[in-house]
Amino acid sequence: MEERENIAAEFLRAGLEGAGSGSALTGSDIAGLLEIPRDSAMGDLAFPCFTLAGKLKKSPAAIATDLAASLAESVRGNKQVERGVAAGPYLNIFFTPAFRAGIVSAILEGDWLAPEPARAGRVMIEYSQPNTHKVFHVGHMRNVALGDVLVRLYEFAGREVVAANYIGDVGTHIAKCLWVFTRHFKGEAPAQHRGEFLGGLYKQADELLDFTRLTAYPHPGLFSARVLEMRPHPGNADWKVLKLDAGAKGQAQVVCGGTGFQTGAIVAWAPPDCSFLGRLVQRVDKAGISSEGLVPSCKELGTGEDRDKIHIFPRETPLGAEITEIGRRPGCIPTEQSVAAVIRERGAEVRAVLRGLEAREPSLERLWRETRQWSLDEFSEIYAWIGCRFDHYFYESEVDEEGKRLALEALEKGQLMRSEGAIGADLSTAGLGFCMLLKSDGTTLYATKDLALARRKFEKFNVAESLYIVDHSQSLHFQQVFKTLELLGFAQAARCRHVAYGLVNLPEGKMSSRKGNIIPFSKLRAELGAHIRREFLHKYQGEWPEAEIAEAERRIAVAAIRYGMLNQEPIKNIVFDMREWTSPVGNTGPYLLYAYARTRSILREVPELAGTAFDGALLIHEKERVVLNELAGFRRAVLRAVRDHNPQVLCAQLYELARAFSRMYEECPVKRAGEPALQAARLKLVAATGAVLRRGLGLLGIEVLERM
RNA sequence: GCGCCCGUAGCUCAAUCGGAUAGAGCGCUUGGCUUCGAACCAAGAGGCAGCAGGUUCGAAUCCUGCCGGGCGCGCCA
Repeated sequence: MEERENIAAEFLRAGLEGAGSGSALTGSDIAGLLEIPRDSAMGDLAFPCFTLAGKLKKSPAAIATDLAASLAESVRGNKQVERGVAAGPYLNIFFTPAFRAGIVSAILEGDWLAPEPARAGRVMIEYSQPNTHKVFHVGHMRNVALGDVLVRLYEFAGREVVAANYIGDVGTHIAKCLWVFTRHFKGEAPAQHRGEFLGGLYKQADELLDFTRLTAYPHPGLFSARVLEMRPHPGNADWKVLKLDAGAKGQAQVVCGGTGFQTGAIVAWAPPDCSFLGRLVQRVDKAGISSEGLVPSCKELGTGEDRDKIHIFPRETPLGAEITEIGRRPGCIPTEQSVAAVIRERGAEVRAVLRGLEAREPSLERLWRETRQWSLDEFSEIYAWIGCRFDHYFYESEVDEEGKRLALEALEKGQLMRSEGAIGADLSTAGLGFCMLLKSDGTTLYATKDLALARRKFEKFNVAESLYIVDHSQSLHFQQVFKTLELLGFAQAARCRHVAYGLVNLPEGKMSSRKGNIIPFSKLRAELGAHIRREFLHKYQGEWPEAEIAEAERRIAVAAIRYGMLNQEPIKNIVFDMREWTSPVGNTGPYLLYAYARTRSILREVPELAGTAFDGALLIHEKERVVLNELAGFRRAVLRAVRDHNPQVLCAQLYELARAFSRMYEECPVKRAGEPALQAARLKLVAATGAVLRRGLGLLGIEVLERM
């Protein structure tokens, strides 16, 4: 039924010829220009005459008028096109009712809802990527909704899809979690929701390790010092050479590139051999002048966003005092303990766990495996609930070594460079800076593993196209990874795409573990379920089997979540408002389920009339015409949603169809249609509407209900 | 400071890869159930499209500059 456009185009081409402008445009040119009129009453398709105006040296309106006159002839006896009407610069086409209604048979009896013919090129869609030992919450649901729908859409487009997950099962977050579990947690792990339990531990670890709760300046080993002298640096106009007085800690000469301070100011001083921001501060020669440590900026100290401005302490600050104590927050830890000591101790404990994990220390390895499985079990439960699919699971733990080797090999080939002790790709010519792949201690980073993972996708899975469904904050990361892949000689890099999406916020603002307003999956499911039972299913208690009620509850909940997550452009932030998303009124998942249920209800109510053939020519009511056109627009919408990686397009199409159906429902009764032939025709139209709603919702990952 | 993204009705969002009078939902006002499901439908009010330029027959859409917000920017993932 794409033939609608083709038939209209051919008809128009003939009309142009009749008007003496035959060679102006080809049939396919015209088909490409055809639009759907703003107002359905204006026609079934619209041909804008603007582009012809230049070629024919006539005004668009004049062309439309001439075209209409020419078409008046060819319309006679035409089985498909009823008339062409000039409306300003547009020539609007009306199909014959029989042809327009042909879509119904195509849907019900043909393969109009079937996927596109198979196309070569396997595509991998990587999505979800949860971290074990962390809470899986509503925010993560957007990713799942988007990833899963893209899997379904790509398959509709005729592609072979490998749906992939990539589990974050290594890294410091796990060390933190297990640190709390082994050192601070007293009691038994629960029997239920053990993944979320681990997430809670992780959150607790984050709090224990959030040293800004203990002090305003959570950097042990730094001292307050007064700037005694400030001279320009002979080798670099942007630098200054400072002479610092750190009281009992002595004096030092430091080269500094920062701004916003003067002689006499009290600043922080990181002396040589102390550890600052995870790195050893060294005594360096900056262009021939020795610098004994450094003076951190506001950004480095965490007191501001400015990367150049130097943080200044109040006048009365004693010199040579450890800054952790200067900023000490009373009441957090016993006064006899020094903040710096606590920071060092906790940090050392976590690092010990991390080293133990990396060294595969048997007891830790066992604990890691066991707890990891708790999370994985919970993920499986979530995926089963929402109904998404994965064909393959990757784990960070399995690409770590591979990533390291890949980086070292690339270094040998001269594709990477060393910088400040680290190894990475120089992407500055592409405006992407430096992509670090191996830290100075030789360990890998996220990007390193992504390179190894990409290679696996290319070589083991032979994918021609690779999609990464990851939130928008990772845009730079993926630009760097793809560019580095290119640098390493992977031509497939050109077919890698980052599908970015925005955050999920709550009506009361952002989600953050600090505010404690994160909605974990178990809570989401429970609240959603209770709400839906109360609002939708309460009245069927006792009437329907409990199993049906439970399944309806799940489907409505999934419809609300999936539709809410998808009914907006992916790149934009969205607000998760449970009341709004579950509303039976308005542009929501439940409304669409309801519309479908009503189509089923009619089909149950009105028996099929045996022996009455479908006569589409009877469907001439304006409301019926609109429904037919919405049905006809379905495929185009699906294919556009795939092309743009934007399921919202499909949501909008389905919503318009549901609305058109509701409007038709008011004025075009099936049961009391009068004529049996009309009743039969309407019945088929209702059936076709239901079929498209079911198919479209299915592509969104939403399962319909026969009654609700 | 640099880069990416987003600014459309009171709120949440659309607008067919530059086209007709910028449209929906929510909320608000009003009307419609002895009728296939009123969980619906109909009508109304509500707009300086962030601001200022530019390109074009035509701009919410493309370009430039500002303003506002979000997110990033080598040893986290």
